[in-house]
Amino acid sequence: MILEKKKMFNDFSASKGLRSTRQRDIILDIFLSTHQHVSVEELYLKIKSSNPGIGHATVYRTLKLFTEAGLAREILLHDGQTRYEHVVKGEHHDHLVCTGCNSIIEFEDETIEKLQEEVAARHGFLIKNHKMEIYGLCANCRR
Amino acid sequence: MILEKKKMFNDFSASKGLRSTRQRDIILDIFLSTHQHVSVEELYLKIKSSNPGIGHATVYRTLKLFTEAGLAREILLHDGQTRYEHVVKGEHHDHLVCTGCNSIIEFEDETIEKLQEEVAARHGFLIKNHKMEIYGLCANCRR
DNA sequence: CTTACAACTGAAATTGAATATCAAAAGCAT
DNA sequence: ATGCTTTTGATATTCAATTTCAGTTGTAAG
Repeated sequence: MILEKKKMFNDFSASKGLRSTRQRDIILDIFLSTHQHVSVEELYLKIKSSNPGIGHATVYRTLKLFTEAGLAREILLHDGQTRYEHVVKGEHHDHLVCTGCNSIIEFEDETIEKLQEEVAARHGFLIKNHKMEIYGLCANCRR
Repeated sequence: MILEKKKMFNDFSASKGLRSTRQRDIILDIFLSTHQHVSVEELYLKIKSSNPGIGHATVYRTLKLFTEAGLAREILLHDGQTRYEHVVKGEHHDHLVCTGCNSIIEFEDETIEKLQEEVAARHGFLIKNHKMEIYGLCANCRR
């Protein structure tokens, strides 16, 4: 699966005439090794610890490339930190965000996805992607 | 409906021991007179034109209060501008966001809402609110 | 009505994420 | 190796949003 993603990025790079660089390889490796929903800062620090040379801007730029390449997705929560999650082909999940402890639970619901398609069709709308976040309290924080 | 919202805010203010000020009244009036999805900047300018004295910070602060009071809701799109939409009690709508022309189409779907409740229940999660945005191309931009 | 005090405001400063700039470095086709 | 172009990273910049703080205003009590 990791190899598959690397291939995805190589293909994307080739199709866009982008070059293969040490930095992008490292950032991709580390991104793929992180949990879901890494904030840019978090990823940057992780990268920095093993590769002090890599700059802030490069991490931002590269994450945008990953997004374009279809292997990451930007998610905006309400804390002013942009996060990136891993895109798994043919799979989409949404989020339960706990406002108590900031934990994120993922879920998938095919019926919801289908209904979204229907709504879009009704408006002549062509879906590129979507996101859904449900805010509230997780089981732990309810007590 | 406008009166109802003003009452909501008065009740909220009273319960929180907040004071009633000229600025808050004005900002509420103008907020209620705007279309859905006003960006803070847009609202600020509108306010400024009839009430030059009112400051940036006050608009931000007051919109946060409206959100707490339950009559506005923050929405984050991907353009770095926080927007506020009007909350209508007992009604929830979601958004089709056109990446071509930035227009926003609202929709409601009760079945989706129900499914969300089910998902949440399955995880022992207590829903406070949620948002769903579907990105893509509107009927116009598809041509 | 006055007083007293806490809440509120607004100008300005500050923060912090994200982007732009640009000279130096590194890929890559020839 | 050469020459051209992309990429990088330090730095500066941008811009939304928040904080600060002295002055103002609402309001409850006297």
